[in-house]
Amino acid sequence: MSSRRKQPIMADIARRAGVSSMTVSRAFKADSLVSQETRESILAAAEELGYVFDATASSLRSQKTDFVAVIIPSINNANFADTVSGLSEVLGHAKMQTLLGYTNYDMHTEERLIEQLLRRKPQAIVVTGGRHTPRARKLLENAHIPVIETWDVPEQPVGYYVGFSNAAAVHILVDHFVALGYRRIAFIGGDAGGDTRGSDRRLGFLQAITAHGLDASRLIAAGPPPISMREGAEAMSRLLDRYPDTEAVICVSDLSAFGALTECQRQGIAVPEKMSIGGFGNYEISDICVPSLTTIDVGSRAIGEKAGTLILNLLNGPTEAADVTIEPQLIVRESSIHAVRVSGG
Amino acid sequence: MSSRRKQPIMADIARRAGVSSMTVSRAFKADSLVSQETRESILAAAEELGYVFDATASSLRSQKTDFVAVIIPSINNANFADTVSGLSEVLGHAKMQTLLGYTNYDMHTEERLIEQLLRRKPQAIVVTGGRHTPRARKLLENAHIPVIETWDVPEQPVGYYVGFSNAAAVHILVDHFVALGYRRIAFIGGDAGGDTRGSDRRLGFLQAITAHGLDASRLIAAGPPPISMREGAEAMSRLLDRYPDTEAVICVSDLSAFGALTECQRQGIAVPEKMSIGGFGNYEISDICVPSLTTIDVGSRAIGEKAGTLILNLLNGPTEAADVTIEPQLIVRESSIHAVRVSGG
DNA sequence: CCACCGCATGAAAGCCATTTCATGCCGGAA
DNA sequence: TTCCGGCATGAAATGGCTTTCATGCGGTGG
Repeated sequence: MSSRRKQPIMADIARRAGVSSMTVSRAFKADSLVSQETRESILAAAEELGYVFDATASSLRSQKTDFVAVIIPSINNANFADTVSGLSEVLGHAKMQTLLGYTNYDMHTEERLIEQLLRRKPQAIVVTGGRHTPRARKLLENAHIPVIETWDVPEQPVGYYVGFSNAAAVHILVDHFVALGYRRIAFIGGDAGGDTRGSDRRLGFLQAITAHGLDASRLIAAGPPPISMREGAEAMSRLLDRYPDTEAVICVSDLSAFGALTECQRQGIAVPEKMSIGGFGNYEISDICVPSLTTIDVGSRAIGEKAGTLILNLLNGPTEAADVTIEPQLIVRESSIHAVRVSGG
Repeated sequence: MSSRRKQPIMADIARRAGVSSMTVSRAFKADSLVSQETRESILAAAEELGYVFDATASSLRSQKTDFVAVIIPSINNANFADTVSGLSEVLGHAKMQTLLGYTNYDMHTEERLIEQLLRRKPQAIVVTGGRHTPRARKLLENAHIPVIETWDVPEQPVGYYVGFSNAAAVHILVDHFVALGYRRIAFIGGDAGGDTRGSDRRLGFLQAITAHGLDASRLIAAGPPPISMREGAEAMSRLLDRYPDTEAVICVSDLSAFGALTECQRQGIAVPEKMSIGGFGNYEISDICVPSLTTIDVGSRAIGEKAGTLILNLLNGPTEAADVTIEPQLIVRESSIHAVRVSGG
């Protein structure tokens, strides 16, 4: 009694229902032309035999896999998880299945993943970020399927993009702090090579600080991504050691911002009275924690939804589909509103 | 200039390299017998033509998709994301690809997902929880592939399981609070039908409280899952209204526990001096927040890793693979250690 | 009454890689 | 020298479904 005995195939159902396998095939497609009673008897036969449609065979013959490959840095990040969630939901309506891969914030892993996922012949591919290895780029171009870059506005897009400028987003936050009267502003994170979003944010910080004529040297590295809450706390500790007169700090993400906040709490530094904090990503925690965190919302879920919609449009014939540029929103909360006071800088 | 021009196939490479497509096929399998120079010229030809292996065709012919279907309640939950991450990593070593689906904590969605994913002919399937609709159960049984249930110890497993008893885990937490001298202990969450893990935890709470001869009426519903931080805060607010003399509260997860903590902070209720809090899941936040949260660690990532290892064993011939029962670990942190005092109950 | 059309259905070919079986060649044993 | 085993390679068949083309039949219009 071998465990892998014959599973029924369409031909088995056809025999049982007294039709050809072609009619069985049609009976499973909602729209196609099969008489009502024939369809019913076919579906009944399929049910009795415990038939399971073979999407692999279907994909091979029709050259349509209904797969969309999606590559994100990490599944353990609520922002990217939101994007995937939005994307999956939209694609699910069109019966498309998401094929997920994680780069761990490493471009070479991304390259390997792209190659691996393309073998599944997805009908579109979504990647995170606008920079890739040359080989990865070539693979994407040669695939001849829609390519969507997200979470960035690529200098030279491979295909389409749904994203925003990380640098500009941080610029907004810097402007906010400056408007509140702060002068000694620091930045935590974004130093590592692998995470282009992180380094773009850091760059945005530097540009903005410089534009305001302020001291741009208060940078605290937090190591390679992912930057956890703990690393945010450690970075804050170093910041307080090195630049004790800092008035405000912008963190590469809400997670590190929350870590920084907890470090202040442990050291008895009042937030925002003695230290203002800004985060990035509008994670749930930033709205709930005490004090709540000022942050930048980039619509993580909307990015996924819009990418999904774009893909469906692109696959439905020659639509005039277009890139989507998202406007990051400043969300002012308790960690910064208390601010205005005279700066000694 | 149609965009979908012929992508090269093995036959094209074969022609170019002056061999048969059979030899090309062999050249791509690391182990198989092809002369060194033939293989090199084939790989060179493939590179020149930009060939991408077609896993669909391969899967159909060999009846091996190298897919593993994985169904979790939500991707937006760090615990499940950890499980998936661990699973993907282990399976990745064997070149297997994870096919992910989300139930949104709904059994009928789970059933639909199982049906949908089985069409892709995965070689194993991992589901979350040990309860399913009858039809879902039948689908799993008829698939004749390894089935792994996780995050639970099913009463009647479909196949194998890698999990723990949610009720017993909460029992540990109750024992901890009782040992600290608390008598008026409440529970937040776990009321909704869809989330069997949540209701099992609530059940475990009731059993433990009753076993200790304490008041088992302090239950605060938090609505259908997912239970967010905000809902935890709202539930805590209700708890304080309804049972103001409560000494300790156990929350269905760390996220709601953190929300509850913030509500205490906003109301000026000292934690743990006036209110002890226990969570579930050992999310990163519980270790970082101030005060840090006592919780239960169930090894979310290890669950995935062990499920992955189990699958690889099962697929590698008739191994004596076995279920894995995880022992939940109590992690005592600041939100409860401060406790001992005389209870007025 | 015939031509023609649309509908329901079927037969055969095809999607691309792999399984299976066969062949040619070379070296070592007899 | 003959035979055999092992290696490198090839030809044909195959996996399950869908594309493509064809057929039968009843109904409508002239």
